[in-house]
Amino acid sequence: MPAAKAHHPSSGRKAVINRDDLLAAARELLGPHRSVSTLSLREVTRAAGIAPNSFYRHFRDMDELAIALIDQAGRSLRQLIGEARLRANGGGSVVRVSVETFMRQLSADEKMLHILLREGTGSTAFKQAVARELRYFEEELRIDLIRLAEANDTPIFEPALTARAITQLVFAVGGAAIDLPADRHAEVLEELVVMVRMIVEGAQALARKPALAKI
Amino acid sequence: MPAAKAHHPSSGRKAVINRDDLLAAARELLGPHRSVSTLSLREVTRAAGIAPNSFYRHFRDMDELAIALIDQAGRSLRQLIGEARLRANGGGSVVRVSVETFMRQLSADEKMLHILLREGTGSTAFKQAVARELRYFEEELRIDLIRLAEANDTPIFEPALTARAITQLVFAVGGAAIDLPADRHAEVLEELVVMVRMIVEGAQALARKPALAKI
DNA sequence: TGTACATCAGTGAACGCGCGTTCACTGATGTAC
DNA sequence: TGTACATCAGTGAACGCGCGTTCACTGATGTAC
Repeated sequence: MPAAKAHHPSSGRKAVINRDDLLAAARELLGPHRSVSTLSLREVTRAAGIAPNSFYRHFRDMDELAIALIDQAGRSLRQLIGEARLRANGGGSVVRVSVETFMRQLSADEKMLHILLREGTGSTAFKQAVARELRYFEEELRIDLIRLAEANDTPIFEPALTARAITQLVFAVGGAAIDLPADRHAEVLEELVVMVRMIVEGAQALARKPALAKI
Repeated sequence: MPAAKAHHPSSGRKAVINRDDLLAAARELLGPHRSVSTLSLREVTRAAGIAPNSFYRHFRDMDELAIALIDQAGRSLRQLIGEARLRANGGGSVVRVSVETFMRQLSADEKMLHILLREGTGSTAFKQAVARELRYFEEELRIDLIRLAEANDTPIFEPALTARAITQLVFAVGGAAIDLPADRHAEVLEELVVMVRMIVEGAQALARKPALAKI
């Protein structure tokens, strides 16, 4: 999705800056202590090196930029994990590789994960945008779980629900880990892998049980 | 913890408003679309019916008020769930009752849960305050899990990790449900109960297995 | 009981600041001829 | 190739706004005598 603002690309003054440059400038400003919803229009244009009012040549307002940022983050994170999954296809430990890829993004420069993790707050539009991305992850994971169940001939209880539990858990624990120094990420990774194993084991156990255990 | 500002309670003009009144006024302003960190000092004093500068008689700044709010929310939520747990002691289904109590708070007026769910973002101090409250929940849950394991004579794998997984999952899924209309909360409750069961079943399964399953 | 006094919660006015947004503009570029 | 013109990305100046914070103040209250 490059630029989107069609107008006429035919004529006029040549653009020295475009939507992607502004998105990149905004991303630069993010960090463990700055979320998208706290960025101001003037900050972003300052970072991009243009006048504040020039912003309107590219986006209607900051909300539009924020949603573009969330979409971009979700898309690129899903692509990374998709690639990791393919690479793991021979190895077997798909979940581990996915969670590893996820955790690695915590300390990555691109801050894609930060964007998704931080915008649970903010306007309804932001939250919906993040929720949409999470649903994509859930759906891909659900398909993985079904494939896994068939391959191992060990049925799984409610794959959709299981996928949701795993997605929510990974994002929650990952979000908490964002404030930890990078050298503790390996620790959190191991814990997450065990947690995900618990859910998968539990989903298999419930598939076997005729009635649910009383807790 | 009533008031805290000791000074001399002996003399001076009688206070027409106190810390708790300001906290209550701030809580009134919260909702599905307003988090503590987006409240302004002037808004809170307006809601409380005092002049902006009078705020400083009670709190150093808005951060201090926000942290007081988070503490209050965590404390009152833990008390509610603690009471629910006691009531359930005869019935058996401790986890269900706890999750029910949690979900009921989503639609409660006091907005205690909203406060804890929304401040994952915000300053480091806010996040630490929320993380501290979550740790209390984890600890209480861990003790419950150990007691449950002993009562049923079914050992559980790493109770601390299990407690953390459950806490994180319940807060994540609960946080997502905050934007849903109240009549869908029952649905989410059932899903959450199944998810928690998966984790408990999985933790029991892993306790039985000598080596971890390859996922 | 009456009076002088110290305390201090709450106030009104003012400040400087960064913000989002508007306006009329400039001038580099591509197009038509 | 040269010239007139339309396009439109980027600009400088200005606006009104709500914000956090400060200052010197007021006046109700409790205490000392």
